[in-house]
Amino acid sequence: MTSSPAEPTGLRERKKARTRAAIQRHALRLFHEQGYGATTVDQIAAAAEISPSTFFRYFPTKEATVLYDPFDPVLIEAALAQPPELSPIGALRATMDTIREQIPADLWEDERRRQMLVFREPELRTAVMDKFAEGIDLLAGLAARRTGRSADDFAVRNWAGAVVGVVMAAFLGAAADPEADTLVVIDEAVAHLDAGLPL
Amino acid sequence: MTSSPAEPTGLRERKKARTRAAIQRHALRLFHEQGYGATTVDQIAAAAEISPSTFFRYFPTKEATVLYDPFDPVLIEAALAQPPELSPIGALRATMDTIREQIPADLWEDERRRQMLVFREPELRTAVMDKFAEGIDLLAGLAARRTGRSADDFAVRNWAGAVVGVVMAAFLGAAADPEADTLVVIDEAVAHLDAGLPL
DNA sequence: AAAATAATGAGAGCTACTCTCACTTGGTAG
DNA sequence: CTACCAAGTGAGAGTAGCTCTCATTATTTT
Repeated sequence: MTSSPAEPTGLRERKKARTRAAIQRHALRLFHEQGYGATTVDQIAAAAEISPSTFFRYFPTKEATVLYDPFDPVLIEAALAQPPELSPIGALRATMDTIREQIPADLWEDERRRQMLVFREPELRTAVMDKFAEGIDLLAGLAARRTGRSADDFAVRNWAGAVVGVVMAAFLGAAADPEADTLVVIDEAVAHLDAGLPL
Repeated sequence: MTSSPAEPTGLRERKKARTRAAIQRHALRLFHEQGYGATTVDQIAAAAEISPSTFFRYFPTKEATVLYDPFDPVLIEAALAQPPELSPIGALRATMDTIREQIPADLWEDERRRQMLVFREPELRTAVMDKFAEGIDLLAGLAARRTGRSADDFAVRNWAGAVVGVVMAAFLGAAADPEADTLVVIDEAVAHLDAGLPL
């Protein structure tokens, strides 16, 4: 149960990690070059020098190569680590500050490109919307813990829905604008919600 | 350019409408009986007594048979018809009252069953989430018109995001609970949002 | 009744995805 | 170091959603 494996031990593990990364890298590259729909799994497999069958041993679907969010776990961990005296919104905004500090700029660049791809290609956007639904459960859980209420509580879930909603709007807006810094936009969105959504 | 065709004129049109309805009816029935994933397009086509090719002339995808929302246009029309002195939220709630009065109970029963199906089956839920994204644009447009602001305005879009978010949460909650009346739950959710989301 | 137009069915073809089976490669125990 | 075991791989067959083409049939128009 040691929770920091970090270093892949055997040769087998290292190879697997490398294959996995190669698939993802080539998939993303091809998606950018040719578009998502025009890229076949066979092409990705060929580029990564594996057989098509092996592709599906590493990823359950073609989508999955783009749909993993590498920062999700980091974000959850950071959220849980916020001091308990913060309000749910306060904790949320503090979490994003933490992220902004922790993630190096070049990684964030990749992430930004991935986001634009995912939100622009209709097939992928459909899939990513589902993650927002999961986000409601997640946020409701965090807020419940912080306020001592149940995660099924109507008010808590509704609050989580509103937060996810403004984040959704922010992402959709940011994906359309190449200049936008997603984290800043989200922070503004959450602040606006916290202020009672003045129109 | 007459914009009220309403009555299907020729025999051809009537037949098409009947075929379309038959496909949808059998599709929904089969989905309920066997599950969405276990039902093939060929089965639907056979039940509706058409060829598989014809199926795709009527619906672009298998999903589309369940994913149309028959009340969407009614809802938009009702929203546009609300008196201009109402606030955006006020107009929204008034719109839902209108709907509740206009739609007969048996139709609403069907709609309710459709909702449960769509929100339970993972493949369908993914697809329906995308409609929420469209909902943001739609609501932003309505709110913009009502407040004299641009539909691109950050505050307007953010407000629309929050509303869509709480509606999403309400739908997800209502889909899990067979007893829930979706319209009531949504109305409560919007009221809670309007009150500043007290936890 | 003939000509123009629209709907249909049959069928070929593509791609995502699943499953099975034989083969190879990396880890390990004697 | 060798012999064995387990894990990883590739080849290939099969299913289902979806697209496209083309000949046939049904409806409408003249």
